[in-house]
Amino acid sequence: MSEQGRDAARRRGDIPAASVERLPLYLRALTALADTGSATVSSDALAEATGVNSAKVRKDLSHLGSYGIRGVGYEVEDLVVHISRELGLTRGWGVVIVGVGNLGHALAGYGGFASRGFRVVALLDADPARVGEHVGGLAVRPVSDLEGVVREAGSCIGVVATPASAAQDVCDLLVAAGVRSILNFAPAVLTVPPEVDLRKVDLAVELQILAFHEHRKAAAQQDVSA
Amino acid sequence: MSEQGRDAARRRGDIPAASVERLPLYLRALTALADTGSATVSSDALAEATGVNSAKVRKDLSHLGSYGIRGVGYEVEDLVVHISRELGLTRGWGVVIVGVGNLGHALAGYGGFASRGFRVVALLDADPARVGEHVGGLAVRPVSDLEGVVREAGSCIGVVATPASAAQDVCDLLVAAGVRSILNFAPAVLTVPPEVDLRKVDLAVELQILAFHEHRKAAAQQDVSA
DNA sequence: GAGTGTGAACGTCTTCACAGCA
DNA sequence: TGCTGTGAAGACGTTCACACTC
Repeated sequence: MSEQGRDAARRRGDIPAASVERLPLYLRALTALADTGSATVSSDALAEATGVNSAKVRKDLSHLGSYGIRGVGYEVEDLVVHISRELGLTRGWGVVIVGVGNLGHALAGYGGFASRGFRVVALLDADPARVGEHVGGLAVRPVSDLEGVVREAGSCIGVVATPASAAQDVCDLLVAAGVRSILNFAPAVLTVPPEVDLRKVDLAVELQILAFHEHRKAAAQQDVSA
Repeated sequence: MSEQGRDAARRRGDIPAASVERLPLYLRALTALADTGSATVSSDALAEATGVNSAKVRKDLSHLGSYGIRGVGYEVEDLVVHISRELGLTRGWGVVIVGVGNLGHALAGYGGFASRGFRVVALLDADPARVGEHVGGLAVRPVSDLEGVVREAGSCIGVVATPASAAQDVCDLLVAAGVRSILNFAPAVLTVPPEVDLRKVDLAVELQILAFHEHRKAAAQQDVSA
């Protein structure tokens, strides 16, 4: 396959979803390695650092192209560049957070965003009492500003941090304003048009999954002692 | 298979992990349905409410046993009971949060926990300046209290909401104190013994995955207009 | 007729194992 | 010799489609 051919294939969703979800992990491990001064890294070492099987690491990285050196490993700096480019992190992304309750506050102040090229461009809330409040250097604006904010910021990522009851409405507003990537923290199932990407983080669900496993461990122990 | 046989099989990790991860979703939809007074629900309706394919709903629920009625659907109350029991939610779970920064604050105040049988039993922080501070009705305690807290609370779930640099240490302390289920919010890869269940929620990773898709959508559009 | 429960087909992801290259 | 890149095999998850039951 030609260089251009591979490039084109790459841009067409050629990378399996499961791989894409691990790329940020590699990226974090690689930047940590770069900080310690390592010039190269083997798939085994990267596997160790990320908790991923080394064959998987190699297969994942091979989707970016053949950037490894047999007998040596991968050049750390190189890989950082390639993964960043693949993830679209060479440009900064604006993030719009709707809902400035406990969670919205925490997200607005979360250092992990800024450190990876994400910049919170606006905080919005439907509650007039909250509008005007300053959080992390930004004034809270009314949700009615949404369309303007998104137009100013260009394409950006929307974060829904409202109560479940307001989530779908807010989501619809985000979509109407032109946002095509949404991260939902509200414990609600949201519906979006097919061109919009939606991911969710559900804290209660995570705890319930852990509870299931804890529960089963307790049951298993009882079986043994019975 | 006998009734007892199926029961035993069920307790032995017979339920696929992918199914377990969806059970909390069904549970939430079902409690909402119960509130509206619906007595029964079909797999199609439940699929609609949760955004899951209906065949998947049926297969997931069939792992709990044969609780559906052909031609009718599932009894809502019944299903709530069966899923709750399967997830181990018939007892309350204690949650210990370590790290009372922005995120820890938000988690401590998160209503979604209490509403599903999870109770925050302690907030801990390594920073002496934070110890004693009151958050959501609980006083922040020093991490050295961890062992005592866990002993008092019985089996519980640990939440790591510290900076990445402290996460592994805190995780080790949790494990040493006897916690066998840990939810990690720190952007770090944690290592735990095999008997400990570890899940992670990584906000920056979620954004990066969205960025990838947004990036590809932008690229695709450019291809079309080119 | 309506809707569950489930074998079978299909697709995706993971893991193995090794050829091939530095 | 060491490590990547990758076919092939296997495990897992999803979807289809329909027999069976209420």
